[in-house]
Amino acid sequence: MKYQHTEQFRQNLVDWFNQEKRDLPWRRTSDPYKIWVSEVMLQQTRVDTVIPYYNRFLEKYPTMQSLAYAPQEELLKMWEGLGYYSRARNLQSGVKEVVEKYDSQVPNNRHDISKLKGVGPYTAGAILSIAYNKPEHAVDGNVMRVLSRVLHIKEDIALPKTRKTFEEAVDMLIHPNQPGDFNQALMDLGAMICTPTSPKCLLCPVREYCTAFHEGDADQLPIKTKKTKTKKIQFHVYVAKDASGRYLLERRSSEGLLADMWQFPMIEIEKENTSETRKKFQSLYNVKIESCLNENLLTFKHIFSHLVWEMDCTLVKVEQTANLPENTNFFTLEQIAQLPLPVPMQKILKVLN
DNA sequence: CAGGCGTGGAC
DNA sequence: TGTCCAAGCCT
Repeated sequence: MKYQHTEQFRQNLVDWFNQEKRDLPWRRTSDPYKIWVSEVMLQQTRVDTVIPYYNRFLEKYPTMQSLAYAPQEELLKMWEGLGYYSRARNLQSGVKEVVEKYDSQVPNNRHDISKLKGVGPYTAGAILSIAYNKPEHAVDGNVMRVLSRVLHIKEDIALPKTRKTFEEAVDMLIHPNQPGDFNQALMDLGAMICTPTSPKCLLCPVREYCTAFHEGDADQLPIKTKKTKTKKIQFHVYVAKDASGRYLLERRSSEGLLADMWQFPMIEIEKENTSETRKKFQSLYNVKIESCLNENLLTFKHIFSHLVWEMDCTLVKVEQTANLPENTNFFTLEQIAQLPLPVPMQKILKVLN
């Protein structure tokens, strides 16, 4: 691949970045650990959402040592509401490995850093270029959008193999002396100017070198196929209160959706009627429903990226009839506030307060 | 490779 | 209201 304007392109881009870059918390440090934390939080997550989480997280875990051995429930609580919770555990696992195997020094080469849990091709390149000033590509959605327009690349960015094309493009274009600024400039340009819809080409510092600008088809790129198939699941949720006013919660499985987060007992509704789900609830959790305090406490939909939960919540008074199942317990409202709860459970909790 | 994995915002 | 996300990674 040839690109006649490489020098001008990279210089204009970096100059623009140094003028217009956003003042973000993780741009006020060169600590590889802190940059690592920011990059993991930013995966598929907006800057405005991340900022408060980033600040709280590093106040709680200012060093890799402090994070490496933190209790998992506390860690999940710090991540509560941010989503993609496996990121938190992978980050802790990776940090622990750095503490124990690399004497608390984040590896400064792609080979070693890529072995860390949760560090993929993008995050590896981001840490290496930003924290260590290494000329490594960091290709994310922004970079693919910007470069698909500049270089008129019409490969489908939804296909994993396409990333290689863009990595090679960055290898060609990257500013050899300011690789971190260059990578961040591509991302800031994608976020502020070269946006998915309505790109602000007239404000773009590199429009002169952009094929899509000259062709007038920037809004047609990148090419991205998509298949959004969301499954719908209906649940009956039992908000079960015992005689002393405590509520029944269970911890979810350690794998899969919302792993290790806490929830009110939920019974999937298939063909059962109310009476059958009630029996199922009582026998699964070894409780007896003494009375129904509110048949229709709350009804709502919670939309995940790949599925929808339709929640029908009932407030009942229960009495324990035998030992509770594993990972299940009664908690006061005060105790519940200390547990890591996914957003749908926070919606229910809010009604109880 | 395809699909699983959260959430809140923009249009 | 529905659609598509936003600085991806894991299996």
